Amino acid sequence: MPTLVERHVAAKSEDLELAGLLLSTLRIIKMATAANKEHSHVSSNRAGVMWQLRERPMRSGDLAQRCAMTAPALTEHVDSLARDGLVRRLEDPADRRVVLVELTAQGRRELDRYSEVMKRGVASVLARLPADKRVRLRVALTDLNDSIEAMTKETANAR
Amino acid sequence: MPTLVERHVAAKSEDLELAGLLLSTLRIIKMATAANKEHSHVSSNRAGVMWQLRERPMRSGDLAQRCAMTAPALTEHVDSLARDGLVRRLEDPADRRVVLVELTAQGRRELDRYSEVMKRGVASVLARLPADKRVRLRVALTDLNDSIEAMTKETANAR
DNA sequence: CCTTACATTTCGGTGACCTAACTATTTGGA
DNA sequence: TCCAAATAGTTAGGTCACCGAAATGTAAGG
Repeated sequence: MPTLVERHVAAKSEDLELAGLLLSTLRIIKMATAANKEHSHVSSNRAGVMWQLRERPMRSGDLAQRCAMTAPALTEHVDSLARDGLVRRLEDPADRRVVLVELTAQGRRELDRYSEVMKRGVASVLARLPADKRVRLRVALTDLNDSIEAMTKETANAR
Repeated sequence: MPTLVERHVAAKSEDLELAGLLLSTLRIIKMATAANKEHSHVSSNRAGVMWQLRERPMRSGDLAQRCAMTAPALTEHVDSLARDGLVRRLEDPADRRVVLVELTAQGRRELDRYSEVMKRGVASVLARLPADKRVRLRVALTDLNDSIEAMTKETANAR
């Protein structure tokens, strides 16, 4: 299970050990999505697309952007979701080039199920930690998050 | 960029906020590997395989296990690495069923380059944290790691 | 010896992407 | 007004990283 960076880091400097630990948290995600696989036939990527539609229909292009994928990749996801009746394409009367994508009732049910399972998966790992450690973890991750955030902004400005 | 689980988590309970934080640490990994892409043509998966071989040659089966993939997947990686001269297959004189995989000199050079770039990528984010917070982060992640470890073992035993 | 167990590879998928080229609209001038 | 450029989406063709099942070759124990 250790990924490259994990192993790699174990052998090197002090800071790198930290990086390795960080990497290994990936497993929690893998576990949660694996758990999900058994209960729902919606893959995490497809669920990600559906999730964007939970509030309202959306243009195919916007959807692609929100899901951080190219338009063709999104088209594929929508095709497959539509085949399964989870999503539906609509015309936009205002501009006939655009395609709106909408969650169906069945899609909404499926999305709810997915959410439930995913929530349980993550929680089951976190539940093992005593409350004080859980608090410490939250604080530490918040720090980390802030510094990633700061960095992201900086490099964005640099461009 | 937020993944399904991130968004999803943002909307729910206390524990789930923690899960969301956890998920967002994924970004640091994406950033590091993206940085790497520009400087080295070895993908992170292939580098992961090479990393396992840094100390000594290894059986193909062990290698697959360590890399958390099935034997066929590993075979493919080895094929491709061997095509590029980064890795070499050896016979095991003791048991002719097994195939040992060994890093070539060129493979070692490539791995070192990869390590350098990756190290810089991760360090640049971690460097933003003051030392005390970095320590706290390490401790917290160690806890988390242990609990993932424990859980993994349990579910393995259950089977 | 011969059957069973084991290590690896081959084969035939799938999912999740990508770029480039194509089709159908819209729109902004000349 | 009409047409060229821009825009929205899809199709086509490719890659990478996987997976399970079946095939191949080797080892070991009765």
